Amino acid sequence: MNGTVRVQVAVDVPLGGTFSYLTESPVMPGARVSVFFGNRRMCGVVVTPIPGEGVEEIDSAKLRCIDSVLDGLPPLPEEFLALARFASDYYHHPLGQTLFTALPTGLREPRDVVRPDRRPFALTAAGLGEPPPARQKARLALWQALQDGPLSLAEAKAATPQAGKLLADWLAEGKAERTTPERPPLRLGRAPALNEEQGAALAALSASEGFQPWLLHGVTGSGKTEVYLRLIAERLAEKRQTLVLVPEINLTPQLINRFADRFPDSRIVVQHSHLADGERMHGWLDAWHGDADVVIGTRLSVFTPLPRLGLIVVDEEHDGSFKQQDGLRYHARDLAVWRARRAGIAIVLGSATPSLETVANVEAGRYKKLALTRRAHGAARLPDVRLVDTRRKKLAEGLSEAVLDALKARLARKEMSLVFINRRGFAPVVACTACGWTSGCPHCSAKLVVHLMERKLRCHHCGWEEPVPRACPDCGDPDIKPLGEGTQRLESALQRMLPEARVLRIDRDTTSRKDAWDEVYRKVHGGEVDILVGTQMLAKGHDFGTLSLVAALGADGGLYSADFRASERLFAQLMQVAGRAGRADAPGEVLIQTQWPDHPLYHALVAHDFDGYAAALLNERRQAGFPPSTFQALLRADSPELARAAAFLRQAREAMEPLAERVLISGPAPALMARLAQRERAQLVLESPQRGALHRLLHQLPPLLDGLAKAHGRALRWSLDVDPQEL
DNA sequence: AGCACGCCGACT
DNA sequence: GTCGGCGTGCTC
Repeated sequence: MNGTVRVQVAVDVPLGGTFSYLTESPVMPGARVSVFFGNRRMCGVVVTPIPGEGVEEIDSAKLRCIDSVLDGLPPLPEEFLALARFASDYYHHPLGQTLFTALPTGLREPRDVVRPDRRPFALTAAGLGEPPPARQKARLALWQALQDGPLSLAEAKAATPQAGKLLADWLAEGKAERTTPERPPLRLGRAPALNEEQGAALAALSASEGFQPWLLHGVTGSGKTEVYLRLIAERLAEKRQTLVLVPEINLTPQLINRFADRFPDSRIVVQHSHLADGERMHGWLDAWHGDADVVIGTRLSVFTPLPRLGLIVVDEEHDGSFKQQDGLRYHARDLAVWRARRAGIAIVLGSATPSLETVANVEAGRYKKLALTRRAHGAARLPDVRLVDTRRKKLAEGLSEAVLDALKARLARKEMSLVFINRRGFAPVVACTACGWTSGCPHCSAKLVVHLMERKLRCHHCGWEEPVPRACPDCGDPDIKPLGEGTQRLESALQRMLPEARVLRIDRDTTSRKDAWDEVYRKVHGGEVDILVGTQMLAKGHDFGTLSLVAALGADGGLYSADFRASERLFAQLMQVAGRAGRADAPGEVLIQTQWPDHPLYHALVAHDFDGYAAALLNERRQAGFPPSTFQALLRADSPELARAAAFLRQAREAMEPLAERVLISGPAPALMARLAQRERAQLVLESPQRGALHRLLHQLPPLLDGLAKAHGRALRWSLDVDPQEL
C-alpha cells in the first residue's frame, strides 16, 4: 500500500517539529495514528503543519506510511490541539511531548480506544411483541425486566448474568435498541443564602459577557465557593460546562461532595494524577463528548476538552501547585486564562491572597476585581494579630513564653490551637538583628544565599560570590546569622513542654497516604486534637473548624530571601493561616514570633491590609525589575559535575548574547536545590521588560542549545522554564 | 527518550 | 574466540 498524501504527525519524542508520513487518503488533524518511528511503533497525533516553520521538504522516498489510523474515537478537537500548540509555543517545549502530556495515558499508546456505549437498552416493537419461550429462563428474565423501561448493562446483568451476550444478539436482530434518556430538568441541592457582598459578586459575574477574567478576592471563610456554585448552576441551566481548577491539596472528598450535593443529577468528573488510568480517561472522554457537566481537578485538568465550556474557575489561584515543575513547565492558571479568551467566556480567579501577577493585571485593567471582605458566617471579626518580639527574650527551644502561655491557656479551655512552622522553601540569607543589615548582592537586586559548606555567600541570580562576613559590615555587631534557623526541633520541643496536649502533626509524611486527610479531619472535627502542628501544608485552605489560636514560628526566614518571591509567599501563607483563627462568638488570636517586629510585612498582617502590602511589593518589584513588571525565563543545566553545567551555560550565554535584544542575561549561578540526586544544577536568568522580546530569544534557543550540549555528552541536560516560580 | 551501531575488556 | 560495557548518532 503506497500512500500519496503527506500528513504531519507529532510523536512523543524530545525533538522539535513534527514528522511527515504518507497515507492513502487525507487524515483529519487531531486523529491519533499508529506510526513506525525509528524501529518502534508509536502513537502519533496528526497536526496541521506549523505555519511559518515550513515543513522542510523531505525526499518523499524517505517517508514511511502511517501504520494505521486509530479511529475508534473522533479526531481530537480543535480546541485541544490549539491549547497544546499554544502551550508548546509559550513554554518552548516540543509539540509532540506537549500533546502527549495533555492526553490521558490511555490515549498515549498506539492502541485504538473506543468509548463504551453506556446508553441504556430498551426493547424495540419487534422485541416487545415476541416474548421468549418460558423454558429459556435467562431470556425471559431479561425480557421481563425490560418491560418496565430501559436498563443499563449493569441493571440488565442483575436480571441475568448472560445479559451482555443476549442484548448484543437482540441489538443485531433489531429486537433491542440503545436509548438516549431525556435529561431531567436541572435539580439543585440546598443552598445557603448569600450575604450582600456575595450577592453583589454573583450579580456582577452573572452579567459578565464574553472573555473576562475576574479576581474574586475573598478573605478566608467569606464564601467564595458558594459564589462559584451559584455561577455554575447558571451554566448548568444553559447546558454549558464548567472547568474548576483547584490546588492538589484542596481536591478533597469534602469539596467533591459539596458539588455532588448541590448538583445531584449532574455529571461531575474529577481529574487528578492519582486517579487510575482507566478512570481518568473515562472522565476525560465524557468531558470531551459533552457528557460531563462539571470537570473539577488539579492543574492537569486544564487540558480536558470541553465542547460546551461556559465558565472556568481557578480556586486559590495564587497556589504554587498550578505550575508544573518538570517536563512541560506550564502554569495551569495562565493556560486557563488563555483558554477562556479563546472560548470567549468568563474566568474567575479566587483567592484570599491573590498572586502579584493577578493583582498587577487588575491594576492594569485587564482583570476585574470583586471583593468579599466579610466572613459568610461564624465570627464576624477578623482575628487579632499580635507580634511577639523575640530579640530580647530568652527562647526555650525556639518557643517564646508568650506563645507557650497562649497555648497553655487554650489547652486549659479545651480550645484547639494551630502552630505554623515556616521551615523549608527559603534559601537562607545572612542578617544582622542589631541594625537590620542583610546580605544583598553588590551587582543586582537579589540577596546572597549562605552556602555553609563552602562558607560563602552566593547570588543565585548573577553568580557573584564572597566569603561569609564574621561581623555585620554596617554596625560591626558580631551576632549575624542566617535567618530562619532553629525551627528543626520545635515540634518535639512542643510536645515535651506540653506533655498533656494531644498534638497532631500535619506534613507531607503524615498526609501522603491515601485517605490520610479523612483521618485528619475526623480527629480535628471529633475534638481529638489540642494542637495542630505543621508546615506550609497548613496554609492551604483546609477547614479545621474553630481554632482560637494560631501561632507562627520561624516566619522571619521568608522576610529576606534570595528568592524575590519569598516575601509574597510568606505574606500569603501567614494570611492564610491567620484566617483559620476565629470562632462564632469570639475573634481568634494570631501570634507571630519574630526578631523583626518593624518589618512592613508584619505591620500589614496586623492591620489585615493585603491590598496595601501587595501594592508595596508590586512597587518593590518594579524598582528591582522583577516580575510581574518584567518577564523571566530560566535556562537550567544539570550534570554530575557543576563545572560542566557552568561551562555549558557560559557557552550558551556567549552564543545567545548576540541574539538577545532587550533581554538581560545573568549567570551562570548555582540553582536552588543544587546537588539534587547526585546532580549539580546551575542556571542562567533571562529577563526582559517585554514578553515578546524574551520569547523571540527563547524561540531560537532549542536548536542552538542542543548543538552546544552535544559536546558535553549525554550527562548534560538542559531545560527552559518560562515564568519560573522559584529561582 | 529509545534504540541501534560500534569498538575495547573478562568469560562460557 | 564471544558477551557486553556505554559513547555517539538517528528517528519522517
